[in-house]
Amino acid sequence: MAKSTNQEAIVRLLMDVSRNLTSHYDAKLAELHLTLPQAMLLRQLGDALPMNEAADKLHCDPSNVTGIVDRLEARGLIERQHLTTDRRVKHLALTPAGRRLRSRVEAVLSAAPGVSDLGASDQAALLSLLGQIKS
Amino acid sequence: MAKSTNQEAIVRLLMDVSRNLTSHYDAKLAELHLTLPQAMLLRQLGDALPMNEAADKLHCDPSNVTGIVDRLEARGLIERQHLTTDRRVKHLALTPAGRRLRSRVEAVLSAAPGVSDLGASDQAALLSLLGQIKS
DNA sequence: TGAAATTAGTTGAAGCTTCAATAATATAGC
DNA sequence: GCTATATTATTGAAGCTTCAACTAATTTCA
Repeated sequence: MAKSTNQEAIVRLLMDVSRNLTSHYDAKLAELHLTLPQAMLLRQLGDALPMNEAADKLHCDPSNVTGIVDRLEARGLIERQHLTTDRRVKHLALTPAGRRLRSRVEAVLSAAPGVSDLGASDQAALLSLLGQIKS
Repeated sequence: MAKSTNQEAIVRLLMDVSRNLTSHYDAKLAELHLTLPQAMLLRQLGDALPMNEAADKLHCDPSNVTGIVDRLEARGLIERQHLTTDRRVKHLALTPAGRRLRSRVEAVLSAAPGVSDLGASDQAALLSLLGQIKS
């Protein structure tokens, strides 16, 4: 019975930690006038990407990407490129302004408050445990 | 340099695990025609609760609770109770149907797929590591 | 070649989320 | 008592999310 209680406590902590992380990112990204999904998309755009692949990387529905792209494009950070080889697909590419902003996004997203307080061996242990759960 | 990479991997895994958990709950709760936020609210209603306290427990804005409550109330699962002692506050209380559904919700939310595959000592280690991160 | 199935992106509906503004009520302090 | 401040819940705007339905374009294969 202690086992089930432990499991619920772990789930609660996982959600807590995840929520703390995203609210940290939200706050930092708000300074760049970006939402987390917008930042996640920018991060993926090292080079141009079809919209449906972007949806895969973002783990979301393709219809969702449409709106995020609309807003980033309206701000001149990315652009839809129409392909001649397949007129259904549109590639997403950074504009110069988008490229500049992306490097600041990477700096924000590479921080890991909380996690960084753990020692190296604790981090390795956590990495292993989470890896087991995911698989 | 391996350290920073490790941290990013941990963050990615934390998000992955958290996303897997919520999508598991989403699927199970869909069978009860409930969303996760609705289920989380029902779970809190062991006994009646002011709406603003419900918002605290759900870690969300009070204005958010209004909509969730509207939908649960429309389905006859909970009701708003108007207090005479303070006419600003409304208590949320389960109806009989809500009470019946809540017990099924608890069964769903007490499961922890992935986490339950870990051995007892691994679970204890994970609990401790996550606890350190959160604090 | 041409009809059927598949794929890419979009739109609309419903719900969640936050923030800012508001109405109604309650409390504090003068 | 009365005014200024707090608090409770709600509304509206903007954005994210999913699903279902749709259009346009491509691929399959008979």
